[in-house]
Amino acid sequence: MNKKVSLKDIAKRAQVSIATVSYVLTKGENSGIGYEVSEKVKKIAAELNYRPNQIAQSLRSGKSYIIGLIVADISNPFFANIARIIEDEAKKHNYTVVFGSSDENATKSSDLINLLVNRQVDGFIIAPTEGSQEQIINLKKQNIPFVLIDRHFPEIESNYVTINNYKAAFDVTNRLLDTGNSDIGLIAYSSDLHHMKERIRGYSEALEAKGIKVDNNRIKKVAFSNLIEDVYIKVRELLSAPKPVTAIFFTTNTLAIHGLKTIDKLNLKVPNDISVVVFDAAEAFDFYYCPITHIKQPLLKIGKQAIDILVNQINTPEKKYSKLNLKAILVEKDSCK
Amino acid sequence: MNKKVSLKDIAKRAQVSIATVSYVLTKGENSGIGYEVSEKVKKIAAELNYRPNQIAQSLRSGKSYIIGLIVADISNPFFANIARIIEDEAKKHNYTVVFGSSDENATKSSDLINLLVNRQVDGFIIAPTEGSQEQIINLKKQNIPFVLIDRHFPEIESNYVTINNYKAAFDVTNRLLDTGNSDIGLIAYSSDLHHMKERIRGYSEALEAKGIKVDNNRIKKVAFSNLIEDVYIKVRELLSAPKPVTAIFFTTNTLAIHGLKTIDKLNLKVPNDISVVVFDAAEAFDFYYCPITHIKQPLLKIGKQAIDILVNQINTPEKKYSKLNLKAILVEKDSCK
DNA sequence: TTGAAAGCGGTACCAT
DNA sequence: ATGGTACCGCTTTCAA
Repeated sequence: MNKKVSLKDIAKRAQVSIATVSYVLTKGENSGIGYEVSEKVKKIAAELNYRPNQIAQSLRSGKSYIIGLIVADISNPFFANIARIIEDEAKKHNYTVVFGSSDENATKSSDLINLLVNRQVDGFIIAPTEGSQEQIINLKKQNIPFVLIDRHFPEIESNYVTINNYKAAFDVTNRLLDTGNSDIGLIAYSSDLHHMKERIRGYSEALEAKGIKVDNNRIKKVAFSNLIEDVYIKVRELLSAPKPVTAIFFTTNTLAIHGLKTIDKLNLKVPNDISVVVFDAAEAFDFYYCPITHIKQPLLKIGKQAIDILVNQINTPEKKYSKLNLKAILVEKDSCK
Repeated sequence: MNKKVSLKDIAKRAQVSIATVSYVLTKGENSGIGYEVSEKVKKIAAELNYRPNQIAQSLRSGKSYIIGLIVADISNPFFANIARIIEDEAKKHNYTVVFGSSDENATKSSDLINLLVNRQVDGFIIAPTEGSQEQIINLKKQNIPFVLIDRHFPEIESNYVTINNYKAAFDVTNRLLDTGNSDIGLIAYSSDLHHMKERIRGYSEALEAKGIKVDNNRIKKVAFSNLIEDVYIKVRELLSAPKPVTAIFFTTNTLAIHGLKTIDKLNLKVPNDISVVVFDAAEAFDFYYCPITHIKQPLLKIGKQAIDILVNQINTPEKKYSKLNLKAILVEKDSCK
């Protein structure tokens, strides 16, 4: 078992002090160390395949150069894509990313945050779960920089990068209305998260703007914990009501995926039997027989901005919060009629 | 800016030594420290919201409890799913996962590995890229534990968890043969990676076993770097040859996704105009009008085993290598005729 | 130009 | 039962 080589090992071999080795290896040309010594040290370092121990550097500097990324589920394509973007952006700033999946569960989220705080991450990017307000407030109290993405808590001042959920939901609902649908159902998560409420509000106000009364029986909420079955039940309810809906707005891509499967199972055809719009894209939609009208989020921008804000905050902690509400775009396809 | 609280802070407040605080906080009941003092220390620690600095612990113990995960692309659902499983399994062993995407690029892979070695990760789980043999050998030289997944280098002794690519490819090709196809094209990556070669070998030997001569013009290889266009070109070539193929075997799900899009664009119908089989599943296939016969990998098992082997290796470095070749299963659907 | 030494936050051996 | 202290590997001040 060959132990890792440290500055001390190099110093011993080169017959110089540890400090000298450190200077040579970190300060490049203008280290103040003489040419001969420098060369010797460099040579030995290379021979020994020296690698600086970043744990020690971190302890010394108080900076870990690690960012904690907490999402609902890293295997969800939406978050996986964000993760990739964040990875790339973080790397540009010399940060490494550790990730954790909260499963939309506040306890798991709390455990993850604590774990990563102990690991001295320099900051967090978090898609916060319902009920995680305390955790977020605690981060603030501890002066640990963080940026919320995808969702945020309006009652808590913080950095965040989200999209204008209200507007996007309004627009996509309008699209259904414009194509002649006035009986529109909505499938949402049963969640108090602001972004979800905003999507519902967008839906509601779009209807009202056209003078249509919002029917709460048409706003269906499903539990994270029982997703597949719940979607199935709720979609059927919407379609078998005394006055069935002619269109459904799915407020996330995961909901849509299971919703579309339900629609298929019921032998209904989009858009002839039923119109459909979705918040978010999904690779799977590319293969659906009917191209799906949906809201497309600017993932790249979200990731870039989140990192930029975070790194900024890490470097200059006095700064005020950055609150970004990006525009999402409506991608019009063939699923509305 | 409130600094983080350390043992020293608690010691000062409690008027005891740092050592005492450490004992109380780490050794629980049988710390050897008296009840009164223990309680006082615990109380103050709680008040001050003390969090052990794991960087310091790591420096001291030489263990970071971090595992480096290197995949081709974390946003690829295959790897995102694996990542999630690895995250969960790692957590059971108290490990945190940092990840990096290599983009199938040996240089990036090397940079990532070096970065994470400097960060003192306790071990790696790697889906190695083409040309990364040197890096793997270096890890061995440095006695850094690692497990290869998805692919491995047969010429390098190491831990790995893969599936039996040859057998799976053989089986899935056989399925095409059994359903009456004898003119079968293959779309693969242009790569020397063993798993890809094994898939091609499975295809070839399945043909030969039925007395069909392998036509190298029907084995098409596409570049990672030019995926979409290349798939389009090669699929067209297969279909517009003097003797066109009646079936195509896509050796990964990403290839299949673009291949199916090409087939759609050419206005061909699966399976009537062309039969299709795929190595790996994809959520997108659920929405394809024709359910796709494919190879399903035991992702959960791969992730679990990879972590188990890795953690074992970390704890008992003398152990011999574990080489796992798991069984993949053939999921028969309707895309062959 | 070079080096001694303090210190980052813990842990654990050895005293007392 | 409690505490002094060395050490993990590195950086940086201060002195020589």
